[in-house]
Amino acid sequence: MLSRDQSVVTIQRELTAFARRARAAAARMHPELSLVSFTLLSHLEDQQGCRATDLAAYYMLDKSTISRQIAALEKLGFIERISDPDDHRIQLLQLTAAGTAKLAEAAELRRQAFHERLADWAPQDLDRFAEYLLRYNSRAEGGS
Amino acid sequence: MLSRDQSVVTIQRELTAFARRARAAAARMHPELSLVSFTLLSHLEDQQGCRATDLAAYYMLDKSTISRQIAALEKLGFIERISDPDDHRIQLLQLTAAGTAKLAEAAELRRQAFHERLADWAPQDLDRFAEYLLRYNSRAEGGS
DNA sequence: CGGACCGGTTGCAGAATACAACGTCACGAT
DNA sequence: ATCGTGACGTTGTATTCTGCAACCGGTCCG
Repeated sequence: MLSRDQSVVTIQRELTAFARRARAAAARMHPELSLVSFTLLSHLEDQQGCRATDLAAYYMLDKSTISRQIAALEKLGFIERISDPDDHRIQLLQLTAAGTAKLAEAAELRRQAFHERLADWAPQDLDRFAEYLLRYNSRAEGGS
Repeated sequence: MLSRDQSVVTIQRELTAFARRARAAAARMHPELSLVSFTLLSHLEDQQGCRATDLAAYYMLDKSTISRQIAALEKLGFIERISDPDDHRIQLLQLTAAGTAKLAEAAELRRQAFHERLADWAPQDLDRFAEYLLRYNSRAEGGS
């Protein structure tokens, strides 16, 4: 077994390596939906809609960046803004039917790619890997 | 236990979420060394020097992008180019002393951040998490 | 009412990136 | 030996992403 420090260094290195390639890999998989757009749409689907500020906080992006991404996705017809009647400052963002379809299409491509890469993993290992990632990311959400 | 498909979907989602945040997180941790620069320097350290083309292939970036990143890092004094006497087309890229120091500094910051996030993990879980990531990335290197 | 704050947009600048065209060099076929 | 092909790297150009700052409209509290 590796020492604790070796394990941490390895985790850091491998997560970083993955991050470095994710954008380009996503671009090749579905050229019409960047990694950012894809993750924003996914988040909207998971959350059943949310505010732009929530997206900015979750992905550590500036609100102006989110605003522009949102505008682009709206122009493409993938999302719609619903004004909150109680507070006119707030826009609830939601997927349109077209957005849901586009997301499903891209997600299916990604799902296939991931399945291929994980094809020879034992179910138990998959399960544990998923659990570790969840655990790691739940920690990361608040802080650095 | 989750189904195989659920596990894969979770792994995909969580890895992607991590990737989306990595750049901003790295920028906040060490503002003077972007995630790209950091990974390039790390690669040079691991490989004891390599060619620009190797970096481009490994990180799925265009050679022009690498060329500019390399130029910037050279200007900062972090790397040096050693012309191959046998083949004048080739430049072997290597870390300078300053580059090694800067990399160590940034790596230490990152190492601390990762240690904090992983502080309450059991050694066995850390070990397995590291192993899973290695296994996943070794698959990914060639393909998408 | 008035100031502080929140959610979002826009102007601006900088960085990263891809694609294409190019220069230089090496190597193999003729 | 020479010419074509391809490899390695650089540069020009355009696009996209991003952050910061300034701003607008709306809300809430004193």
